[in-house]
Amino acid sequence: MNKKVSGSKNVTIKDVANKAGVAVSTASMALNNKPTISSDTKNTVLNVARDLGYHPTAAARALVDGKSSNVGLLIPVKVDSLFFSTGFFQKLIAGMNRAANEGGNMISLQIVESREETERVITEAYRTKNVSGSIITHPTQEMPYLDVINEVSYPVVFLGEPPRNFPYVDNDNYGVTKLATEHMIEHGHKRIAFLGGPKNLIASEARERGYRAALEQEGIEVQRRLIWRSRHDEQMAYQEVMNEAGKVEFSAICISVEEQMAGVYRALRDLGKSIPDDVALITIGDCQLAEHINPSMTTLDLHTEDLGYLAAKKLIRLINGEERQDSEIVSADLIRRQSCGCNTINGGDKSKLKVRNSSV
Amino acid sequence: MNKKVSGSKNVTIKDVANKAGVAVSTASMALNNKPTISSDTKNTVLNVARDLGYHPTAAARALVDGKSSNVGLLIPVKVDSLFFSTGFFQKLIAGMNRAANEGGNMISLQIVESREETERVITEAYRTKNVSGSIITHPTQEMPYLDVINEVSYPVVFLGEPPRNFPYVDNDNYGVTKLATEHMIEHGHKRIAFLGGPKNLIASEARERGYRAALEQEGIEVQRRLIWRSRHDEQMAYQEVMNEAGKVEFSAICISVEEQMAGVYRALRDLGKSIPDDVALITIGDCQLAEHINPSMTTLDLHTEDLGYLAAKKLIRLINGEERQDSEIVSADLIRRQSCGCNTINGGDKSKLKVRNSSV
DNA sequence: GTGAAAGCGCTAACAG
DNA sequence: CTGTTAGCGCTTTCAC
Repeated sequence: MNKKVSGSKNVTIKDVANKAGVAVSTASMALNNKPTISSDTKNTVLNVARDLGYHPTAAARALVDGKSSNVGLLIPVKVDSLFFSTGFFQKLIAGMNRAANEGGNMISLQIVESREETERVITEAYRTKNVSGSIITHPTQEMPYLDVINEVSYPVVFLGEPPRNFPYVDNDNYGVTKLATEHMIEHGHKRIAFLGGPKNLIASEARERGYRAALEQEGIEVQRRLIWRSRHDEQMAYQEVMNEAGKVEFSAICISVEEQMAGVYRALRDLGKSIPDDVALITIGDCQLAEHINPSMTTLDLHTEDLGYLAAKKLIRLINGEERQDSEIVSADLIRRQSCGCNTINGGDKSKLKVRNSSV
Repeated sequence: MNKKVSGSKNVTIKDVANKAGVAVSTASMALNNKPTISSDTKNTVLNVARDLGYHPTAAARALVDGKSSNVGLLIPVKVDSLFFSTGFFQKLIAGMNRAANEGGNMISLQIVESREETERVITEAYRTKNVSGSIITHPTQEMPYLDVINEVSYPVVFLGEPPRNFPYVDNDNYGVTKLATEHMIEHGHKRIAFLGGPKNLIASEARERGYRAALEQEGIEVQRRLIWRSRHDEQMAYQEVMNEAGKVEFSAICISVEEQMAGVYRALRDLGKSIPDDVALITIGDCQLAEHINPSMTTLDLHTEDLGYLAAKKLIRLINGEERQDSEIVSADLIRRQSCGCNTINGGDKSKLKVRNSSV
């Protein structure tokens, strides 16, 4: 077979039909694997198509069935707290990309800086049909464009729980923090600090509730002084710990997001505290640094790649009308390393670490 | 059965033409600002379109003029050295997005994990015309798919200099390192270490040459022992410095990429060296951490957002046949902070020192 | 100047 | 089962 790529001329379905000696519609149906075509002709057509290097033109197909194969990833950059993430978006996109590939879709970036722009982008996506639906990150309490989405029934899947009844994919923010805090308690700690995120983030609030619940469940009093908050970055986490650590006694910290991890290490080092002997640590969210830092960090792996995968998968099904608008929670795994006191050797306990390829 | 949206039927150009009392072709020409239409009818049409919330369907337009409005960002994830970047992709995408918005384009993600996949993605982009061209990151020496690109004249712009004669946008890797090293020399340092990147990266090699050139220019002997190399991440940079620092004397380090910065700080701290008194530092590439870390880091701002902007702008012009295939170098600015010894107060001196002008 | 009509490549009716 | 045909929404000749 000659896999010669014919330089300039575009191979259309007509060419395939001609070469295969069938009608265009037959070719079309064969290529789309319709049951009404005999497997003989189906094979013939498929072979000819492969030989000719035929690929259906996206525009023509989109024009016919009224929707494109592009799915949007809508990111409000103003919510920069997560955008400086060590690997969140990489993993997320890796997962989305995998789902998109499976469905023959492609991810289009919809980066917006304001509510007006968000509304414009969604409206245009709906009108131009260049993007058939979107995964929207970082839902906040005020999202006036939700009305627009509803009005035109634009398919969306949120990453994180949105204020209204839209489909979303998320971790169990309450549950993961509860589990993390419980793990500290299992290690015998009573005075456990919680380093949370900004108050206006919905996930931050849920994670704090999980922390409280774990303490209350064990009859440990929740102390205001032990609840700290910082922006999701190294520097702010460092400052918060430096500010608060002197005001109260504690033997463990539950760190609410991985971006804060490095700052906590730096602060404890500057304060002359050793990990995990003086202060034990656990962090919500796993990353490369957690594995390589010394001592290695015990984390809850939130399976962010799965999050992206499921979100995209759900969106594509939604677009294809294959699914009703429900939501999904991604599980988390505890990865025991050194910072909590579980292991003394470096590298940690990989027993619960699922093998995951290509974390982008 | 698909559920039909009751109120918001799709607004087509026909609706606009009808409402405006003109023919479809007139409406089309008016909307596309053709000179053959009287400004009176042009205004009428434009107003009606706005009132109706008309947006041209992407697929129909793409079908007619044989290309879509999507531009690809092709990222080979196997080259993960830069993908763990603290902010490179964020800035890059921000710039690309700005350019795309200006041209009415949208960025599509083309994430590939192997050469075969790269070839497949490019071929499909060309065949399906869902993506009209691509910005390709991380060119390496072996890129067999370049043949495919050439064969079908698929428009591409590389980020970084590719092996063959393709258009690209890049920083002056040689120049920036030379400037950085010169700055250390100006501070009186003679024994300057260079922490480079993996040997197989084209940019790494150029940056090392810049370092050598600066030393040679001042008659300072280049010492093998002072040339270090590590992967572009915190951990590997840390280890490399820990391994090499004891074997040789040095009073300054020129750090080749921002991802290595935190590792160098950590290593120097563990080695009991103070910055900048024992060891002065300068880093190629600016980032948030450089500003916030203590002492703050003197850097060369590579204007990564401009890089993305120019790359996308160039690609779009290429797609539209408005530009020949030339390349472009983005200038860099020296940002003087504390780590080099320029400033004692925090915050740094923003006075800018250009390396090289971009030709745009 | 403006309006009718011919496709762009594909899918899905409807005949054969 | 297969072939013919009518559009999807838009741009762009061509006549008027």
